[in-house]
Amino acid sequence: MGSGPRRDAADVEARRLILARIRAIPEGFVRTYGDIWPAAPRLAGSVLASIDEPGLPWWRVVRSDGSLAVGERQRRLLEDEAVPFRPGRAARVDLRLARLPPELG
DNA sequence: GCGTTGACTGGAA
DNA sequence: TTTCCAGCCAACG
Repeated sequence: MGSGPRRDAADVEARRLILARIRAIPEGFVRTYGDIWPAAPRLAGSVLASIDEPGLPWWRVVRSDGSLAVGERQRRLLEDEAVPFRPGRAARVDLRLARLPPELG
């Protein structure tokens, strides 16, 4: 069969799966873009940047180092859920405590 | 079909 | 520790 990644319907499915994984993040926890879509973390970001879906916990998705892609607005939402942050100048989530374990993904 | 852009990542300096 | 650079995949014009 055709070698290489299958596209078309598969891409639509991938986008749907990305949204499903983000919705599955429980309150008080986070996941990284790489955890959600390892093959193309930027795709996860691209989806979030374009999709305007009520009830989608986009703020629970952070970078691999715990830093926030959106900024102040995102930090506020995470703190409201009691997500632990590491001390320091830059606002970074403490992934040791808040990162969702792989087996739950 | 090609080049640019992006809510990324990991390793090097 | 922070900053910088190259690699990476997909979307867009």
